[in-house]
Amino acid sequence: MPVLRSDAARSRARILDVARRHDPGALRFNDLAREAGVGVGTVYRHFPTTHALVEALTLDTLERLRVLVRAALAESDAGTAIADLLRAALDLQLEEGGLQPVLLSAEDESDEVHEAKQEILGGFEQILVRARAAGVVRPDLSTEQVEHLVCGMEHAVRLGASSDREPYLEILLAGLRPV
Amino acid sequence: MPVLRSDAARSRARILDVARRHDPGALRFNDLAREAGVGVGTVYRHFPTTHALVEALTLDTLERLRVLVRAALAESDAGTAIADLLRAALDLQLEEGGLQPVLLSAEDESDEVHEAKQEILGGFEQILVRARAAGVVRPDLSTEQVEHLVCGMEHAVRLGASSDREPYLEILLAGLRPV
DNA sequence: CCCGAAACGGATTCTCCATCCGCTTCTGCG
DNA sequence: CGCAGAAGCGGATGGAGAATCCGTTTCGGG
Repeated sequence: MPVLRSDAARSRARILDVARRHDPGALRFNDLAREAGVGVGTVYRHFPTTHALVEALTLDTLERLRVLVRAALAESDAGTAIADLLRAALDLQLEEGGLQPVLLSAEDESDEVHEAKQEILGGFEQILVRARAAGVVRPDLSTEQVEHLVCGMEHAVRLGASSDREPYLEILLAGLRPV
Repeated sequence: MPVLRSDAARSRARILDVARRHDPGALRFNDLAREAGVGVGTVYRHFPTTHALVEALTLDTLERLRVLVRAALAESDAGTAIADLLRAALDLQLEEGGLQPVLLSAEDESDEVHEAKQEILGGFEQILVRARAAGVVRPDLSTEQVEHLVCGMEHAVRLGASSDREPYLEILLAGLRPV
């Protein structure tokens, strides 16, 4: 990443700025270009694919999640750690619609995103290991399955008019406990 | 519905037949037309919108679900009834990708679909009432919330490589139980 | 100030969606 | 049977959006 030329940095910032005001699931490069006052070519140069743009938009949120994972790792009670983390992950996904695709996608286009995801997923695995050991999460569930469950819960919350995630989170946590 | 002319019935059947071999989430009318050996106009005449086509494709599955709801209503144990029904609903959704959109959509384009949905949703509500009364489902959850949870579970199962829905179903049922 | 590299922009091409209307096929009736 | 007109057909067509390509402009180090 050889430092951006000043005009390039300006364009990039404008595009991201405009993109943030759009539904992350329906980004139209031509519209973004017009609204940002740049050519379409410029948008495509900065973000070769929609996914690259979504990653860039999501990076902040991803960093926030990374911090929350560190906090959870520092928490001594395994039950509290996992409950807090799942709540945070769900909230962030609800707040930033682009987060779920980024977390689920196997191919990361940006190194920063890749690195953040590595730490997040690794940390999550750790916390889950502790939670299993402490008997607050069923030992027969894989890390992936729990990740998928969080995504499923996001989906469920989004289907409702009110987006009160608390009942859904309770159900998830109760369901995860060993029988 | 004033009975179809013979050529119209043939076209309709061909289109549905071809559509069934496609991903319900990515139906391209031009492709269907070519593969079915009819003009695009014909496809649009029979199914003015993608949703209308999905409804038609889904009707069989919807009827199956209706039958399963009746069976659940006849079951005397409320816990068994709801567990069986949720399992069935999840399985049908996984099997027929178009089912979730049809169940969730508020506007039904076909009367048959509307009627089936009425019975299904009404019956489900009944079963849920009994389940709450029997103490197998938390009383603070609305019918809609439970519906959304099933959809969320479908989403979660689909994210995984293996589509073994059993663990997800167990988690859902455990989570639904009162604390 | 100059020059090569970097970035820009938008015309253009390609693909896919959806409509419209002249032509064909069906069917019921005389 | 054969005809009339209703019903259905089909694909050319116009429109919208995606993505590319290349001549022009801008930047910044020497």
